Amino acid sequence: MAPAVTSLRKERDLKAREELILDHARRLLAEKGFQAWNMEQLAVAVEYSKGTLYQHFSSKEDLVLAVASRILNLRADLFEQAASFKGSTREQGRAIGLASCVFAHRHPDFFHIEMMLKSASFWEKASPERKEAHARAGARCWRTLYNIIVSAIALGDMPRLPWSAEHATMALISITIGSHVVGMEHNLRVFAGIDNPLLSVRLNQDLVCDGLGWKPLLHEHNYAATDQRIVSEIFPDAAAFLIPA
Amino acid sequence: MAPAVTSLRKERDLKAREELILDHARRLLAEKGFQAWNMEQLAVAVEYSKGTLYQHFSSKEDLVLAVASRILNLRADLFEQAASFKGSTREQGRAIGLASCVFAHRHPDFFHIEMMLKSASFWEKASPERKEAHARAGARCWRTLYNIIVSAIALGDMPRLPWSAEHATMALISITIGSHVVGMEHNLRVFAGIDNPLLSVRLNQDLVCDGLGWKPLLHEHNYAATDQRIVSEIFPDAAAFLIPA
DNA sequence: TGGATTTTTGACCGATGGTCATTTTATGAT
DNA sequence: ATCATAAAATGACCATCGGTCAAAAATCCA
Repeated sequence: MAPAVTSLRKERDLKAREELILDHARRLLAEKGFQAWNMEQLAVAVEYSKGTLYQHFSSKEDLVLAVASRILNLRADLFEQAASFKGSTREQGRAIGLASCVFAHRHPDFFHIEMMLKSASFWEKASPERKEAHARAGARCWRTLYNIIVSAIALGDMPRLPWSAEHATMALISITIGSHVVGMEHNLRVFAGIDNPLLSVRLNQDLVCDGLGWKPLLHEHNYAATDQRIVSEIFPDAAAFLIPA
Repeated sequence: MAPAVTSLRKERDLKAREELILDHARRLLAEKGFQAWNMEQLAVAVEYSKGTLYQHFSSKEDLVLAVASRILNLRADLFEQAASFKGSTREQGRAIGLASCVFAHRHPDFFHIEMMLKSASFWEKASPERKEAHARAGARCWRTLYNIIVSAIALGDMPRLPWSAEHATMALISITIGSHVVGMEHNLRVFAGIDNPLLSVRLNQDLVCDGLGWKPLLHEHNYAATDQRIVSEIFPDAAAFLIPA
């Protein structure tokens, strides 16, 4: 029987190697997409053999899903930080909106990867553990926003009818994802004269919040000041692109 | 020199064969996604050889893009039909919203294909002509909605500030695409207790229209009656799922 | 130190997108 | 009808890549 201490070290080394693989895989995904690189190249990059890669991941798709989950957890981290903002429920919701922009700015490759995951074959080839991990990461994001909306309804900041808290959450997530997807479209951007897609994301979030009747409405409050506070208290290093000159 | 009459017939035959290929490719895409079928299988299905397929399409990606464009043009057709609805500008916008649901119901495979197109490598491997054709089809959808919103602003149905007609168009397209993408997510649907995703799409569209201040607002008008008219006048065969019992 | 166990490796396999020399078919003049 | 020429269809073939596994290397422990 092996001593516990060495087996612990092994586990740590294994974990570190997995991180190394994920780092390089992410870089390749960002640089080349999914098809334009192969497992052999990744093996060379991390200085292990192809066979070793397959001890960590059951398929190329499984590996990509792991990359996506890691980034999605960073998104959830940002959301949870944002949710700690002290202010009205709508201000907290706004903080999450800003968090989604900070995230998009820090991880511009994420949405491409996430779109890739919508393609059918990924979920067939990925291992159950990774699928579950990804669902957990997604649920973290969802829950953070959902909790704020439940508070908003409880406090009377948002009217009850005719949508449930779940519907309201889904609406805000939908406008955020949709705006990012549309903002990625190069044609549409030049066609619609949209130079800063992240600004559009925020504007669209405002529209939905107003549509939900989430008080105080856009015209009832100085949200530029709120933005200043959010940025300085939670995302100080993101001021440059969140607060336009 | 070949007589003009035979060359015309050839062109017609060629076009017919391309349609045949596209039909089968679409079926395979719907049944198996992108990876789980190959060009040889498609060749057998259409009873031509693989080489002949490559006289029509420069790559598998090019072929899939052509499938997507054909469906996207059907979407534009529906939008243009909807835009002919006689009523207030918001009612016309609503008709387009319903059209997007009719489309999603008739072509449930489209969004999977469209998500696939977001993956980088497609655009590198597709031919310039197909890329342009796809952009044109997308622009048709965009323009139809845009024109209505321009009218709405001109007529005073929608306030001017702080969004341009382009922004408003983008917001509505974003909520529509985003809602469909989120609605596709099986986890989220069970998590949020959303049984009918198309209903959520419409509700979310309403939220954005209200957020834009598009008159008459949801609570100022009986839109259930409008829906009845839209369905009976424009989408009579879609009544079953557009108007819940 | 040496034998047992675990881990790593890369040659190898099957499948697939894409090519192109060869074969087949269509055409039109005689 | 026949034939020469041009056009089109074909499928054998190639290179590539995801994934496997027997052999080699490294590690461990008595």
